[in-house]
Amino acid sequence: MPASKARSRRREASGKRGRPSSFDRAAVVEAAMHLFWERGFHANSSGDLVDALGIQRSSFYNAFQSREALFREAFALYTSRQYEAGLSNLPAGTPMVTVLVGLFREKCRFLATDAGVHGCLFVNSLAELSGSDHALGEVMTEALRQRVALAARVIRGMVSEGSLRAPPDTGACAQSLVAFLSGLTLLARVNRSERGLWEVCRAFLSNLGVDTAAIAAA
Amino acid sequence: MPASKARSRRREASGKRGRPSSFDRAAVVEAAMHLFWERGFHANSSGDLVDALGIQRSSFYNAFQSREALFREAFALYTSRQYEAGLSNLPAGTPMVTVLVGLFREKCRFLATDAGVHGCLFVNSLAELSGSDHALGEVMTEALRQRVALAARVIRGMVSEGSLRAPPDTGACAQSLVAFLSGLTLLARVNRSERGLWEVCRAFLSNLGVDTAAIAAA
DNA sequence: TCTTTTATGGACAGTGCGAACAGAAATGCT
DNA sequence: AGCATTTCTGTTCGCACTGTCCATAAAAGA
Repeated sequence: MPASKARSRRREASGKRGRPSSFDRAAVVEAAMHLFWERGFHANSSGDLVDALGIQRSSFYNAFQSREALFREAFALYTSRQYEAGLSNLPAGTPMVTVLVGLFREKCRFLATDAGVHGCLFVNSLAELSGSDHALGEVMTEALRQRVALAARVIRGMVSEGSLRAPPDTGACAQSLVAFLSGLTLLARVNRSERGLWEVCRAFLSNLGVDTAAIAAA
Repeated sequence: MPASKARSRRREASGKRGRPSSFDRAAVVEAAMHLFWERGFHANSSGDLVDALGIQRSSFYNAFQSREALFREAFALYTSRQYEAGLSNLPAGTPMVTVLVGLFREKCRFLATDAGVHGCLFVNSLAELSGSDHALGEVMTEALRQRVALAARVIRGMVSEGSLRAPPDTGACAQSLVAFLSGLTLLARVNRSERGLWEVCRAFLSNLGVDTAAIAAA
């Protein structure tokens, strides 16, 4: 086969120039995300990462400039996988109560899975990093601000659709919602069942004034 | 003065046998508590501690067996200083509503002080350590269980004194209270004023069904 | 084939960690 | 007073981790 001879010694043409990576970058970020999730940022040394990810030390520093940069990527991946990330493009006309109750439901499911012993990467990292690492701490507090803003949007949506009586202070209400959800991920360390967590959420939601029928429908 | 001559070359008799410490142990634990509080457990290496505490490396390992043991002491000190610690011996007849609202008030004050940028040592450590350190993680989850138990006692007390209508599920209600308070310490990173935090608490408390007058009285 | 580009493997100096040990400083016994 | 005992201190050591550098390998392009 003279036509294929020229390429027979080469791998698939990737379009990229130099020596190809021996690992899948996305898979490494995914694995790193789980490591940070389970044990936190400071508890994962560069050596731990290099060992667990199965790549060489130099490749690590070549592919990601630093442990901090890898953490940023891993956190971005985590954020993109969160239920909240899907809220921007949900089917038009979805009632906000359904969205909110679905969010709580999903959190309970999420926290009760095996991985859930470790809670939520966002909450863990916010607690760990806002004191010890200025740059990453800022990333986490910014993410927290976005959550508060999102909660406020959801609450306003519920009020405008008539599924929630207007609270005296929407901002405070949104913040109490975020505080509760953040605390729930910590509570999951001693309340390990989806059902048990859901009872806690139900207590909060019914206090909030969410329609009992909407809660039961979840 | 021949009577005192025998002791004239000696320091104050301390009753303790060997060479006296060159530092104040309690002060060191206090300082360590603040370090752990501000930057977390893993971010404070033994070197950091030794430098900041102004003692020698060997003295550190002599006085406290390990960084972990020092953390346990520091955490115990922190716990003893918490508002919750005083609840066991408060004046008989104090209404539980007052206790609860006072707790929320105090938390807001506490979180809005300068030191409060770092939130709560307990919540931070729970998030950081339950994944990375098995022994200390157990300490933190146990502390969390105690908080839930305490919250349940307060709620039962309020119900029995008539200041709260009985919730459908006392345990779930207590857990939602703990979750909210835990989350509040994280929220304090973006809501930096005592007044702002109090608004959030007020939203939660009035949803809970606590008497508006009792809230306003705080 | 030769050059260019990118990833890899290994080595290196610098730093931190916790333990081990000898010496110092106190008490109590005789 | 002198000596034994106890406890803290200063130093040193081996080991692990950190981030960087460099020679080499493996690809694409000319």
